[in-house]
Amino acid sequence: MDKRATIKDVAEAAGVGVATVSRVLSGGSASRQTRERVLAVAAQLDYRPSALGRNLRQRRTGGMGLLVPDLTDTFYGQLAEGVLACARSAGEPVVLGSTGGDPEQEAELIGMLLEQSVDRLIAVPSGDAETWAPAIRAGMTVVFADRLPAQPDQEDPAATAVSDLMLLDGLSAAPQSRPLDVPAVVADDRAGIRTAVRYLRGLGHKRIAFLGGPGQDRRVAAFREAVGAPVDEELIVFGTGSRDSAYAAASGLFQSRPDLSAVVAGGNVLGEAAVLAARELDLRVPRDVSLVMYDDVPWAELCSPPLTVIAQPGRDMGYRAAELVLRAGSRRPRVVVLPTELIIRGSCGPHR
Amino acid sequence: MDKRATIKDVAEAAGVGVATVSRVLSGGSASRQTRERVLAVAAQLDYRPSALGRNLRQRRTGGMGLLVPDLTDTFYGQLAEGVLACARSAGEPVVLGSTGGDPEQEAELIGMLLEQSVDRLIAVPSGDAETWAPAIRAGMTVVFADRLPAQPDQEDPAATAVSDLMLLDGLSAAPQSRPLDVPAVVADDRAGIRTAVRYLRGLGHKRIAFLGGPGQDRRVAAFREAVGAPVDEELIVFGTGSRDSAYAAASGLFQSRPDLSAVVAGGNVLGEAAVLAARELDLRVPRDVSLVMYDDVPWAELCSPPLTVIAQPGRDMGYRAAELVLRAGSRRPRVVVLPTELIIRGSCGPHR
DNA sequence: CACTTACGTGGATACGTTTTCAAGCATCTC
DNA sequence: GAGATGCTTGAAAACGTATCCACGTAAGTG
Repeated sequence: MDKRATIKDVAEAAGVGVATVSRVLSGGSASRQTRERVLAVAAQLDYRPSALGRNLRQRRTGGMGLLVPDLTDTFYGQLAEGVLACARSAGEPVVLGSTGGDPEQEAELIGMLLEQSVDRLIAVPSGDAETWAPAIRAGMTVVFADRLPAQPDQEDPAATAVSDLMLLDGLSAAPQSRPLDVPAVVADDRAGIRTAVRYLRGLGHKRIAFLGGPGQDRRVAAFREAVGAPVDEELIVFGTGSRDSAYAAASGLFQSRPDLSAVVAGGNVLGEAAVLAARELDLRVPRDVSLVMYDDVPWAELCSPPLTVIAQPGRDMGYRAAELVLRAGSRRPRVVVLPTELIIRGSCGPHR
Repeated sequence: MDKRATIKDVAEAAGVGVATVSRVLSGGSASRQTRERVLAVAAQLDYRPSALGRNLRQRRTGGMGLLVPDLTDTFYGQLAEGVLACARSAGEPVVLGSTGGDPEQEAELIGMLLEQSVDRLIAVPSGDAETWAPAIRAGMTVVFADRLPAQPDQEDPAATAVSDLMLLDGLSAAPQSRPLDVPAVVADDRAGIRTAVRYLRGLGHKRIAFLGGPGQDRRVAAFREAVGAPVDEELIVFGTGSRDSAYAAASGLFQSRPDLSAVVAGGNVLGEAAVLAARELDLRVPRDVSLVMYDDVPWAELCSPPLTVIAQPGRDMGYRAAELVLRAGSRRPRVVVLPTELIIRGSCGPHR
């Protein structure tokens, strides 16, 4: 039961000081002679620098945190895979948390990460700006993915435009109502939704419903914009995030408005709920109701008919977010928008 | 931009020594008077003990590692959620790795965890015993989930029985061919497969195929046992883990053996591949071919017909594994076996 | 040759915590 | 009242690393 070799062991065995060993291993300058010797000894002793010591010394943990609402949601699985891929290629660990879409749990997890001195975080936020202020005030480098924290009241487009210029710091006067200034990588929801709505319109659909989930403000807004002026508020319904609630919302929608002819689901669990509810109510897809779902997931093709979807690159999103959080120096890209693609399969038909 | 308060700050502000603060916060003994004062000061300074310092001191990282093959596989998403739920209730962080089913990446990730001094690991293993020997030799508490590492050649049931008595330590003579002695939590594959095969038999099916993936040795063995003596080896095919390879295997199976009337897929991505391949070849489910899939995933119900599945409790599996890895003291439960359940939906019909 | 410059090197320090140890003090026992 | 016993307390020593700094030595410059 031999303990792991420490830098001290290596130093002694190589006949040099610990500082030299540290330098060699960190890529600092050293003579070729000593470098080789140290490297040889280190390899022979199977020395691995302890992340603990290093982290304590530099007062920060390597790696990054990752907060998603639910790993059971295939899209977040894809996103996580992207993050992990980037982290692995950088040799950095990622500590994972699942918030369940609950701001309270999210805050708790942020606290845990703070305690761990994890200072880089990529998150699919569930809480609002107020939830996130402590994290960034604590000096965390955070990158949002998939969505942005809810802004308490954000109707004015000018405010959005100006937010790029505002930096939220601990000294700001009114920290709670200030929009956060945090890099993010999201899908082009607006284009995605618009394309879908136009496509449905092109098929003759007039009454198009939107089935949304938590944190989909941007998609809802895009939907409102796409359908145009007189929006039928009854056709916009929300689930709370759980599968049950999504099903209830979908079922309620179908029952209260039998006149709708198409629905766009704001995410894959919403889409799932929609086809389940439709089947339960004996609505045929796409004969009775057309369906387009946000997120392209492997099983979308398994449905019959296969689901027409707005694909967003979940894996890329995660990868890019991880890149962003790692190269936090370059302050250039505030928010990167990834393209969406309407993939037409079989769940949409002409308005009967 | 104030730094985080340290234990020293609290000690000074409370007029006590750092040792006292540490004791109070760790639940040690202290007079009621000082305890209250320390607690008050700590709260006021918003002091959170740094995990870095503590970890370095105790030479171990809190929390646990989690290694899964692929988070895009819904089952592993469920498993991960279970682990996270348990970890959260224990207030411990979990660092995640995705191996892609590749033993090499797995070994690399194990190395990374070792470097982080993560000494508790729950894993869905992809490598064999040799891959895992270093980890447990390094003193890691590991718990396997969903499956066990491949044993190079393990035909003799007596060897399995004796493995409970054998402890693999660094001093063992022939470490590489020794079975690992590691707690695990797995599903009752044997019962699950047997039930499925009997069910299909009861429907009149004679030629039942098995579509397997990597690490499904136990399921394959169970299948062989369930179908009985003369096993048609051509009816047992494997994918390598990727969706493409699974599809290729399924497609190849259907084409080379048009006489088969039922297939059991060893996992949800295999099942997905099977329905895709069947559709491509114009095989109707269940008219032309019956299908039962391992794993109950939300989208199984979305297929049409809805998929008959062997459900295994992925979330529970993760939760139990996390519990096991946290209470590593009690050496009682070597391997816990969770029940499976055959959920009959619509993808199996009588042999035509 | 004297002086600067550059570089390789190792000792010492600090990071924030837990834990050991001995000391201080009050209470109890004979 | 003297000694023993118990409890609370703080100083100090780790844990393994990165980095500052000072000390050489060798090379370059006048």
